[in-house]
Amino acid sequence: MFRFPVSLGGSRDEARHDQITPLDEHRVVVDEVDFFSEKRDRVSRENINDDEDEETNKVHVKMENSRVEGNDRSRDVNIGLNLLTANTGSDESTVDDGLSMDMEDKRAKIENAQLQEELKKMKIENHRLRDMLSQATNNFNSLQMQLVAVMRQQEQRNSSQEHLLATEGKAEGRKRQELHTMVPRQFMDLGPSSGATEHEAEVSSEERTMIHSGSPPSLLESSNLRENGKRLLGREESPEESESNAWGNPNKVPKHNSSSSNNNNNGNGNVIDQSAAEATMRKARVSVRARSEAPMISDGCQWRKYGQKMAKGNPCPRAYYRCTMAGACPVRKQVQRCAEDRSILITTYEGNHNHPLPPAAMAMASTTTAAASMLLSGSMSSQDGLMNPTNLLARAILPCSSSMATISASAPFPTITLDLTNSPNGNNPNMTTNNPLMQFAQRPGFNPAVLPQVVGQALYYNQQQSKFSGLQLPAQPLQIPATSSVSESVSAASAAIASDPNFAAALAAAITSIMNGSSHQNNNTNNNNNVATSNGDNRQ
DNA sequence: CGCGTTTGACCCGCGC
DNA sequence: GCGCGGGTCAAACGCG
Repeated sequence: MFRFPVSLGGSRDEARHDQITPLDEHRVVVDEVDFFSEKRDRVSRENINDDEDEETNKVHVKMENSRVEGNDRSRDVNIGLNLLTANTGSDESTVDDGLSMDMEDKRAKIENAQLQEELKKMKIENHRLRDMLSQATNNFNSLQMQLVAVMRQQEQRNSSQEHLLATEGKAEGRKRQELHTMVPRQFMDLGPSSGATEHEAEVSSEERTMIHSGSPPSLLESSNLRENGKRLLGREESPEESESNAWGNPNKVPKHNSSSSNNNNNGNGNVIDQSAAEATMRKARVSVRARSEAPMISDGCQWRKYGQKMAKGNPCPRAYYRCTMAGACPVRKQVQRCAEDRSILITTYEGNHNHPLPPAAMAMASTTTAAASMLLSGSMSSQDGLMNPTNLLARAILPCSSSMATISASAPFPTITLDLTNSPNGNNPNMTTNNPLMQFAQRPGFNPAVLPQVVGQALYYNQQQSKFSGLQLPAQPLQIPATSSVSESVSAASAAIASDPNFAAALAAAITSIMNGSSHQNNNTNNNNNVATSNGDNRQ
């Protein structure tokens, strides 16, 4: 079962203890407040719709609440009796005192009927609220990404303005910036590139009603300079394509440390640092390890395979995919099975979408964007910070899940690896009990494709923490799951992070805040880590 | 016929 | 300079 190590469920458990008393007339109110609890929802669903899964139900009932067990008509009446009358004591009690069996049977049936009715109402309400939440979540994700991009732009505006004024190629930069402003982009494109260009930074906020994107002119320039060869000529040469090339040839970007320094060689170290940071941003990768027999995890996007290679040290080939939802979308991903355990699917994402995404794809988009932003924010001060485990993200994630989320220091690109492969029967019991993400990943209906949304939001929260680190925010992380408003959840999550450096707690809060939406998606997936292929984009 | 996959060739960066 | 490995291209091929 899914249970946060943090005391998120503490108050909830108490509330349930209140609820399990049949005479408690206020339990309905508590239930409504608790509708966003995944645990409750799951228990309710299972007891209503999945009676045949006795074994599972027993486990859930035992772990969650004995009250629900009494609701199951398929169960022995005595169980319900015990639950109704003795649930404040040991929840394992099955002893029948043998007194007034008929009376208690009737009482039990009445209680069952009442509870059943209650559950029906709750289910309807839950459905309604869930729809609302998913809608709000989508809106929230969009707005959140916009906000982060705008903040990033504002952050860099000052420094970029300063160094732009000192740059000889100032006029040229303005020219390019004007060019960029004339090419509106979807707000979805916020990635690292969004607003990360010093030239764009000069554009006033009034001019930028939308988030713009594009490779930094230095990148474009250097890229084009190097790309005078046949490769660039052989392909479409739209501005997006140039941008795409900058993305699509990440291996060329490192060179721009030198080439860009040629372009912007004004002796200003900031330029180089910033360019390096941008290059870093572009190369930032998010790697997801998940157990799946499917050839590819479904992330809501459409992919086209453009290559396959045998990687050294791995008998399984590595497949290269490119996003085909837009003509020049720079996002690419690699799919490869783990050499040690071929049931583990390693999916590595790179880049940011420059086109609108369906809600299902928002998850991965927010993850890659957030991860890239996180990596950049961690590397802005120093390159060492990026690779150093004391990096903010590393410090935040590693303590609670050293094997779940790691930042690769050896890879040529900064990579966040999310390891969702630890089985519930794994070697590290602490991992399964104390790690929110692992528990999330181990849920029976877990869909690996959903996790990025969780992590993405969590990363955003963490990122914003760094930006709001100076703010004094109220500390009430435990209230996050109970909030019915997504925005409140965001505020609470931000507050949680700001007040508590323990990222695990904040991550748990973030997970919980969107758990409802995630579970909603999970309802349509099978009960293992295999990914549903309803959108038919699982090709290969 | 169009679209996606396959696969060998090619390019590039990096280490020796 | 050379070889290796990762990444990409593009012609050939398959499928609906």
